Amino acid sequence: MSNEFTQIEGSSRSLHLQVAREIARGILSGALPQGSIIPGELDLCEQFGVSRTALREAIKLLNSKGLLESRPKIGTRVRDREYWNFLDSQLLDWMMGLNNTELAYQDFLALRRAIEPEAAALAARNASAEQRMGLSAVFQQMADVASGADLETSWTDVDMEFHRLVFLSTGNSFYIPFANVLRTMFIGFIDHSSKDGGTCIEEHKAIYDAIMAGNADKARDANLALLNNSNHRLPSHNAA
Amino acid sequence: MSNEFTQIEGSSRSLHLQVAREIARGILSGALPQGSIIPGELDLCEQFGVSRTALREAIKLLNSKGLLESRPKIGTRVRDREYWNFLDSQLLDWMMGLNNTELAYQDFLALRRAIEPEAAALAARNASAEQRMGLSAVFQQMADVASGADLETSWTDVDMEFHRLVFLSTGNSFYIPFANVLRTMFIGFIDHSSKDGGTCIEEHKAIYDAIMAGNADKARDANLALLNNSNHRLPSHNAA
DNA sequence: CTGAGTGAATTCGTTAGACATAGAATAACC
DNA sequence: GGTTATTCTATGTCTAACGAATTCACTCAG
Repeated sequence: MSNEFTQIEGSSRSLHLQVAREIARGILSGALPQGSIIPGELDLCEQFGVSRTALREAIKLLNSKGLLESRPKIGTRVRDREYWNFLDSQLLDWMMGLNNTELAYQDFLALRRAIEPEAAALAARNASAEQRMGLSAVFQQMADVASGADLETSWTDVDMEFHRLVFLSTGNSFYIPFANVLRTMFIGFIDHSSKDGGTCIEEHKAIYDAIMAGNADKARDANLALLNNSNHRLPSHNAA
Repeated sequence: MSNEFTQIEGSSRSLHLQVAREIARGILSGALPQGSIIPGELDLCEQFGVSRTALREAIKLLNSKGLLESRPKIGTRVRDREYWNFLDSQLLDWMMGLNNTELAYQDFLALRRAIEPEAAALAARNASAEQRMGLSAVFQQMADVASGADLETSWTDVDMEFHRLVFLSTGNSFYIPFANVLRTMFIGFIDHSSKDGGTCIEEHKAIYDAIMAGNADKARDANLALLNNSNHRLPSHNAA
């Protein structure tokens, strides 16, 4: 634990966020092992070249994600992985680009298979009039993008927005965070999501129609069909 | 927005956590409307009787949960509900005891119906030998509690631990946070979970056997059956 | 009168240093 | 040798000041 960290440079945003990101990636990558004690605040201040306040804010942030745990006299310990909140979009953002990227995408797809079909079913039942209007508008845009009528918008953006609206239309608070998680994952795995030009417009139409018709079972099946579509299977671009 | 907050007293824990909890409950209850600007840091310091450091740490914490957003010159704004991270156990803890308790339990059950069956299926496939041993030990304890052989342990505790191990045994990082969410919800809704003495030991045995046998489909069905069991339907103790 | 540009005021962001507190390791004591 | 007291260390909290960023208002040109 000598010189794990690099000096912060004027990259972007607030200071404590840069420090937090740096430490977080150290933890998520395994460079800082679970259960280990990271250097004291004063040491870290020197390593990062920031004030104690900024460093403490960074540590507090990682604390709130379940990555760290501080106690007087003991120091700050890296918590066990089972406490890390992988359903926090900021944490997911920090994970991007680490070694386990391909594996994380697989796991993410497995989560979508569990969540999205039920979300679509709930949306079919509970979406408000306003939310249905929003879904309608986004689907129209999806169709335009797919048909080539809209060349300025990327498929990933509308795809993301569509599923985001589905999550928000469930009427269930616990589905809300998935909207943000999905956004972060789409942005992070942007090369996976719709390469090869596959836009899955038919599959999305099936989901859309079922939700609009209030047919929960059909919406669930259609969303599951989408996720089992070949476009979402791993492109195995490692072999390239 | 005159005197929304009460003075902090020597209740417990660190200072900024007490302040954070107070503000969070103001937001979650709707007393602080979405999009509204909360008083400036100095005002809040005076209201809570804490230093700016402690107050800022509280605000940073709420920021990390998606509840607040601070910008220079503007102030600190309550973010829209769609950004609140309802899958954070600390946030769930803050929600406990607010008006919407009964509704939240319903939503939570709906989430479990989507997640747990898939988690059980994944656990059946991926649980490590060590994890299977842990599951075995916990299930034995469940049986003891159900049969009356173990009178010291509460059913809620072993029930919680069982499902926690299932989540951790999926081999999928994204299922990990549900273990902590489940714990918080179980503790918060402790009166709901297993009142009436219903211990669901048979249903859990079916899940356990299926996971141990590596039968994913059976595990999924068994977990779904558990959640549809009458013991988990709302006891409607409002009428009492 | 309209518009852009400039300046000032306000609020959060950051720093510095000091003291308080809690917990563990050690030392003293019985 | 076991128990208690002390000390030491790292986080927790407070105060005070300066810096930075952005909105708002004001000025000035067109």
